[in-house]
Amino acid sequence: MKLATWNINSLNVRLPQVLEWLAANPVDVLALQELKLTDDKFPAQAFTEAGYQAQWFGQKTYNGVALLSKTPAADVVRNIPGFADEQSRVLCATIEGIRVIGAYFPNGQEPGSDKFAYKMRWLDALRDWVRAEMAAHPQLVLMGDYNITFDDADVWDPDGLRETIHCTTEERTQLQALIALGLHDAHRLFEHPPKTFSWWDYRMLGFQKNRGLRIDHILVSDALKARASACTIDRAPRKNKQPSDHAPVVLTLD
DNA sequence: ATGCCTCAGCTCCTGAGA
Repeated sequence: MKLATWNINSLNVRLPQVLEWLAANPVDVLALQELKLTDDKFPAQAFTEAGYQAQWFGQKTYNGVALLSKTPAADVVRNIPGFADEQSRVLCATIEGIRVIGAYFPNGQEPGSDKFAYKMRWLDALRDWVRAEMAAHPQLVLMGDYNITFDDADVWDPDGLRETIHCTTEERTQLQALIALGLHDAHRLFEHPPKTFSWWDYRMLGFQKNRGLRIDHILVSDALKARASACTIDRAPRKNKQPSDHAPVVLTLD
């Protein structure tokens, strides 16, 4: 079984690439972030024809998430229960016995800003909810665009970007608090070359120079860690003519 | 210090992303 996450930066623009990628990588579950479209514009028919069921939670202009799956999704939850939020960032469902949470974490823009404070509040609420979900569902995966690096190994220029957005101590402490719930960074369960990233800036030839960050993560519970056999980042779509700035991350389970 | 690209929208500039 394979599960994947991909921030596609506009489904309107990237639908053909998503379909092309699914044809070449027929994963069982794909979590999408940054749909940037309203629910009435979601291309459900195209995914059905590709063999995927879809759950979606859209929003005009910004955010928006979806869960594509080959088999039905049950007990669907939108956003974090009990956390009032006008932004569409979380979609959760049980698929093939696995509690799957797809999330687009807030960017935070700049430490000290209102958006950064929102990011911290959102992370607090997410953690409390995920703790409860884990208690009810031993097989759980939390995947998406976290907009946080774990450590310097996830950053192309750790010194130049020290304590900047995605790299602050506050954000990394929040990420470790999720780990402390009993989750594991699937990427780090396996060996990877140094400077393996999931996002590259569109500017300054970021991808060509591998000036990137690893901010797209798949976190798994103990029960899923025991089943994990690979976790890879697929750089191929970043080489497309009109790419997303993010690459898909793929988890393989036995 | 800023823009570099890309996308959406109160669209031919601006805000936001990361």
